[in-house]
Amino acid sequence: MGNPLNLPFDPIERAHDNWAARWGKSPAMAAVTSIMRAQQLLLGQLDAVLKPYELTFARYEALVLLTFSSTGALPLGKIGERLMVHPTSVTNTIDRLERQGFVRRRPNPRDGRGTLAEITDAGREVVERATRDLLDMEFGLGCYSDEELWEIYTVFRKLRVNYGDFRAES
Amino acid sequence: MGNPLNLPFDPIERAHDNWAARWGKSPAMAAVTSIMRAQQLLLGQLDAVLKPYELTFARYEALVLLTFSSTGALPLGKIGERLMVHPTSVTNTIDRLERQGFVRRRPNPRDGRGTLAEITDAGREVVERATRDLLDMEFGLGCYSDEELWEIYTVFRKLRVNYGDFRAES
DNA sequence: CTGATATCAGTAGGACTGATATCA
DNA sequence: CTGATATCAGTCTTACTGATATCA
Repeated sequence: MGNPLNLPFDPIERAHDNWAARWGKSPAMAAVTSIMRAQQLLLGQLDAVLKPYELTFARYEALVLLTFSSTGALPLGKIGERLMVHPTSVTNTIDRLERQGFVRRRPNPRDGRGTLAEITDAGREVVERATRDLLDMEFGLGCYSDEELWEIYTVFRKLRVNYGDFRAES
Repeated sequence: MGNPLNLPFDPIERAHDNWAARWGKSPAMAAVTSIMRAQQLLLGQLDAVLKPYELTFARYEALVLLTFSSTGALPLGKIGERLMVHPTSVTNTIDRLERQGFVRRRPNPRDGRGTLAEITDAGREVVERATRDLLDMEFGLGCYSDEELWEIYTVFRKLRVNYGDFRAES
């Protein structure tokens, strides 16, 4: 459902009105539904922009992460940790990127059990082009000011701490 | 990845620092990544709570919508519109709910082409129980005040208007 | 031995495309 | 005829469980 619905009313507001009549007001219900829908809209938009490069947002994120490494290579486990994805999903993502020629696997010289994913020149090139496109469309968030965007980040930082993603000290 | 990562740093903040050094600051990048992660955490939590009832959040939403109808029945098309999901996904969702005995299909008396999904007594019962559980865990958003929750709703309402979900007049 | 690393097989859910029968 | 309603077949992506080979 990436296409505009163009309803004459806000479906989430309507749902919450019905909800309130039955179980009482629940800002949490309204908020969680909004978050789900926002994510769906954004992911659809991002994937559409990345489609010409045969990338999904998940695969794009993995490539970007590799460009951040000084050697252009990282152990798969570290990739999963940083991107917060399941180990088997990392294997899957890297499989796909490798078939596309954007990444290649190397044994980890510092750990016989491990595997490194190393970005290729083709991978670096596609990241640069895709990134320009994403910046051009402001990651689908063009309707917000910088202040609003930082607010969104800050609000969800709290949630992520609460769910144990990381230990907040700073 | 529903398990706590417990990293000693915020992976999204770290990603943005690296990003900034390369392409410049991008609050949009930080915000969009946060939204994706928040959605993932929340959906994981909601689905976990609903699992004992053999419901997913998507199926739960469909059931709730049906309870809002005075007759307990709605055309599949209308369900898709209200829940903002693709027609084939509605068919799939209702298939599943029907197999579980929470819904039954009836021909639409007012439109020979159409089908109504009607909630059963078992469906109404499971909604009541699941809803109590969801309210108990505040939809996974217990770390926020009511004011913060309305803010989240309001912020994303703007996005949804921008993406054409509905026409904002009020 | 244990614990960590990565892979593999298989399952499940959801989003989508394209085609089709039915009927307004 | 056209346009809408729902279904069906099939693809794609991701998330996950459980098992396994390898090695620190």
